[in-house]
Amino acid sequence: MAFSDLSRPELGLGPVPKATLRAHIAERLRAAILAGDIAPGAPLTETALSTRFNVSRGPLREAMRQLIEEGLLVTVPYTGTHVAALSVEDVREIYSLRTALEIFAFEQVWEHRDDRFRLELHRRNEALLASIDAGDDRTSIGAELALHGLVFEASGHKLLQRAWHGLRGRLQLYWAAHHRAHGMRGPRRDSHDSYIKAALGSDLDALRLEIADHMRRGAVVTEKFVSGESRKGDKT
Amino acid sequence: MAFSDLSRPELGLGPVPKATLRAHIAERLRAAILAGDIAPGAPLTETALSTRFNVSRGPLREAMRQLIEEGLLVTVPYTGTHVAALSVEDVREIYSLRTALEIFAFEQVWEHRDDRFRLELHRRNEALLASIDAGDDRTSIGAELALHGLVFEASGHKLLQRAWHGLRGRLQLYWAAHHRAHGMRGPRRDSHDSYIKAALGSDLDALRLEIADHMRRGAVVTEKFVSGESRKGDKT
DNA sequence: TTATGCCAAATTGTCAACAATCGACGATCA
DNA sequence: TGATCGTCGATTGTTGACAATTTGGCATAA
Repeated sequence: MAFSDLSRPELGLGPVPKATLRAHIAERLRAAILAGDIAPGAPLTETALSTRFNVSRGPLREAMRQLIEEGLLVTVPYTGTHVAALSVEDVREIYSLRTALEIFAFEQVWEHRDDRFRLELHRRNEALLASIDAGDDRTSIGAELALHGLVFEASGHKLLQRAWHGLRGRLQLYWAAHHRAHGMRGPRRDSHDSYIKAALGSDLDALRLEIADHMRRGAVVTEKFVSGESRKGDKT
Repeated sequence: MAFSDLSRPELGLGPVPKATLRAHIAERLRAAILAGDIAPGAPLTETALSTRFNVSRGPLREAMRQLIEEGLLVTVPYTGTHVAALSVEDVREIYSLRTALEIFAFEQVWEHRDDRFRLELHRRNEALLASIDAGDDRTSIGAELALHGLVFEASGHKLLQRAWHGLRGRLQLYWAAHHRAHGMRGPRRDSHDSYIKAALGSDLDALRLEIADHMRRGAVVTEKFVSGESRKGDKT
């Protein structure tokens, strides 16, 4: 009958995500932080936020826990919570680990790169170029993350995707702070040409070098300024 | 005066860890799961646990969230929570990502391997050998994790350590389940000889191969049995 | 017999009040 | 004047009660 293949994944008929309050709160709070509506270092009190969102402190706390886990917030027991401020060293770590993970992701995908993968890579690059041309920095940050995220999605490696998500939030936090402090990040239009070429090529070692180089170029701004010095002794 | 050097780190006079209830609960619950006192797939109800630990559901929930984050628990809203059951694919992912991370860790440490590092590596291997001779599987699991954990600690790379912790919990869960199902894991006494030799050698490429091989040997048991098939559609 | 609708028990989600802790300010005393 | 100690306001930690949701079984009707 017509429903014999209801389980086809491409129809998007998987489980509907349950919407709990904490999920919504986490989403909005994350967006607010990454948009820079709340500056790094700014204190976030549970009571203030709970009234602002018009929810009780319970779900709010759980949402904050999640953002803490993602590296966006820092809390010290009985004292307070504030938006994470990345140190220069933190940014270095983000980029170095990111290099390792992205190379690993390509190793996983390498033999399985099909037309769909190639097409999607080009598509996301087009989207990035369009957002750059439009001068919309916020969108172009998302577009660049989407571009680099493709290989992680394509890997089908759930743990790897998880690690990437953990990194992505921190990266976004850094880019957002950097953008606020220096205006346009100003990625050149051709910044990903060699990356894509290597990603679709046949020389895995060349891609390894290209990724390492790509990250190095991205991380140099590190030295100029980051969102602030991280405080010492912060811990969950 | 006598207290002039109170800040000497070797005295262990650093900040006392704040003890919040959720931290204690998380610790004990984690221990109970990894010890196998609660079998994979077994349901964990908040009310039951809260009475068992004699705390309210608030801190208990937060502790459970943390274990969910660590991959030890799985929950579906409004329905229930159970101990995670790893699939064969999950175990494969754990080992493959672990390989990549451990190699990356060694790359970070490589130029900074000093006598202290070498000594500690030998010390932890001795501890592993002792626990194997003693036939104490539980201790030897901890000893093996400690041995492999050294390079992550030595790297000084906080994000990397974080990723390792995320992996370690899942690995421990797998080992514990495997041990319960098959008795002794039975690592041979010499299982880490070549690993340590390569780790202290001068050929980084050789170490890369050795780690990949070491993980392959560790992951073969995967095919025989894991703690159970994971359910589909589980998500936080 | 099969499908449908409904009910009830169990479980998690949410809330508002209370307790514990921290950091800073100011009083107190040498 | 300087340091020390107590106090106070603010913030997070914890609790117990209540609400929302899900699941499975059962009655019912086609």
